Amino acid sequence: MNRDDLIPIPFVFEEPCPIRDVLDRIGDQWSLLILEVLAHGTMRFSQLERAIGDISKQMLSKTLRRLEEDGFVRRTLYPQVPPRVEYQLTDLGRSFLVPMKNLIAWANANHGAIRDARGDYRARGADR
Amino acid sequence: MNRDDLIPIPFVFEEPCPIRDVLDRIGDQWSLLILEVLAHGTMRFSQLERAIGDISKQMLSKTLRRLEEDGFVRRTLYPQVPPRVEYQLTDLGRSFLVPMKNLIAWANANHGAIRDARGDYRARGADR
DNA sequence: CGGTATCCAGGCCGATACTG
DNA sequence: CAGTATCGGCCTGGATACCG
Repeated sequence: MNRDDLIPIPFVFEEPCPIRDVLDRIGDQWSLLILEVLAHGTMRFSQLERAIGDISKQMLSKTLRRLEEDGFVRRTLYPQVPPRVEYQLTDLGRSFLVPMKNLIAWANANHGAIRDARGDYRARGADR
Repeated sequence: MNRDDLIPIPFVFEEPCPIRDVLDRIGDQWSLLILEVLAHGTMRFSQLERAIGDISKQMLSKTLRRLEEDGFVRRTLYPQVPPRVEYQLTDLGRSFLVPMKNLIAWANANHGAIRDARGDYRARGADR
């Protein structure tokens, strides 16, 4: 066995790995978008639906429940007829958006470079 | 929470949205893990395979090609028999890991809170 | 050694219909 | 209003076999 094989095992191998656990949630189609919208304040189900525009009720419901389950969002039911349900970020949800903002800033700053890289990749592929 | 903590929505609706574009890559099963491992230095295909342990050749190959396509990783082929291929982070890949480390730190710090929230959620669910 | 081709299972997600 | 139930397409990712 070569020395090169003795790679120090990074924390991403922890069981369960925290960052992978987190990415499994916000890496999906809608979670980040919903957290972003909720950063503006408390909103009702139908408000979220309209604010996002192209999300189905099912995915909005499922995603909100997962975010609630993980403690990012608090759901408040007012037992009226018709029912009124409000969603708001928890402290955990708000604190998550702090490091996330850095990543978003990076993405905005480097999106052009990524798109250029894709163009280069395809151009090189055309040579083959 | 004061007004300045509020994050403006607009950029998540950009077409195409940079952060969603980025998350589509590193939000998958293996990308972040591979970037982490490559942060330790240049590695060959089979080294990556052994370092990660439970990744299939297919997924390692696919993921590396996507990372290469997006400019996070550089692939170097040495035309020998048997072939030798080395992978290393590009400047873009390394710069990505900077904001990513903040998010990882958050995940590590708050993983307990998330797991607690899941426990609470299930406990409340048992009442229903 | 460093991949690709093929098959397959499971989950994500949209569309639609229905409900308290 | 705020969901749930059901169906179905698509994509991800695992296992395996094959190849230069």
